[in-house]
Order: sequence, then structure tokens, then C-alpha cells
Amino acid sequence: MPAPLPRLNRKFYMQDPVTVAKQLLGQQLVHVVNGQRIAGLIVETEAYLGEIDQAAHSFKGRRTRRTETMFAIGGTSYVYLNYGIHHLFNIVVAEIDVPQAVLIRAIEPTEGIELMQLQRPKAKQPTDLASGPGKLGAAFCLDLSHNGLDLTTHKTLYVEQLRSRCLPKSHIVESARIGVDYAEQWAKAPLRFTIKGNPHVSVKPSDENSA
DNA sequence: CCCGTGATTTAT
DNA sequence: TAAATCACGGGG
Repeated sequence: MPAPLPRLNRKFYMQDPVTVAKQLLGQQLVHVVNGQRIAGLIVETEAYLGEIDQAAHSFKGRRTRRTETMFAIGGTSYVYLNYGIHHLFNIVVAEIDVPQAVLIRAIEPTEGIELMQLQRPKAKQPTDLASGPGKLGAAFCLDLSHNGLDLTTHKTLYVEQLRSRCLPKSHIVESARIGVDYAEQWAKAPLRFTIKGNPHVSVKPSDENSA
């Protein structure tokens, strides 16, 4: 057996959401299901800035049963049901009672692809398996039971560190977040981050030079 | 373009 | 209590 890769630790997740969102790009999300690894490279993230951010569930410090998880310590998973159908996977960042998070929107599948395909029967090609937050939740077998877990210690759900630094700036594209048109001036803030040119992202940023 | 789907939130 | 909303995806 090869030595296991290190996972992203508490110190990493205690940073601000923009830093974490950028540095998660190129790292590997892992979920072990029935002893089998489902894994993929994170290629798209969004930062949610908490009380000041109109697009965040925790805007104005709103603290309800759903949003309670956002007030947990950095490194805690935040999974919620979206549109009655989709389970969206976020990672809480920063200190306790600072309700900020990063939404993981897309991954490039690396392991357990057949298992992903079983959860995503409509997917016709690898780029359809997890190219969007709802698709990712299904492909990775995530549901509400995965809300509130500590990703720095959990046995079956975590992020492996494949690189110790951020990707080069020239490989990261910043764009407006998806599906937050209601958030007035926050709707256009450049808080979405994608790996430039990667075919597994949900929606290609319009200003991306296809080089 | 439109709609399913159901928990959460907000308005009565 | 009831109505509106919603960090989406699939189909026409």
C-alpha cells in the first residue's frame, strides 16, 4: 500500500473564504463509500462571505436550523437540500461564529468513475458526471447525513492535499457566482473560481480565452 | 424556454 | 397556517 496523501488541515480551513476557494482548486475531494473511493480534482469553487454577503445563507447573521452549520469551525461540511432535489456540498471556513463557506461546484473525476456513473445515469460523458454542484452531490453520494462533519478528521469524507501552493494566477479564472441574481450588488462580485480551460466546470466563464 | 421538487423562510 | 423562495438540472 502506498502511503496515504496528507489531507487539508484545520490551519488551512481557518483562512478567509476567497483564499480557501482559490487554493482548493487542484486539490482532491474524496468520499469512501462501502470501502470504495470516489475522488476527483476540484475545478470550480465559490466563496460566500457571510454576514455582509447578500448571496450567503448567513446574510445579516441569519442563524436558523439550516444555517447553524455555517457558524461552525473551519473545516466543517455544510450540506443542504437545494430546490427540493439537489444536495449541495460546501466547506465552512474561518473561526467559530464567523459564518463563511466555500461551495464546491465541480470536480474532474479521478477514481470511482463507475460508481459515479451509477448515481448519474443521465451523464453521457465524464464531463457530465460532476460539472455542477447538484451533479457533484449525486455523483459523490452526498446527502443531509453528511452535513456538519469535521473534514479534518472524518474517516470517509475529506480533501487530499495534492499541492502545497495555490495554482499559478494565470491558471485561475475569476467570475461572477452562478444562480445568485437576486443578490443585488453581490450578484456580480468576482467570487467564483475555475481552472482555466478545464472541461469539467459547470458553465464556462464568458471572458475565458480558450487559448 | 419551462418545470419538478420540498425544506426554509417570510408573510398573514 | 399559507405563500413565496431557492447557491439546480433536465428536457423541449
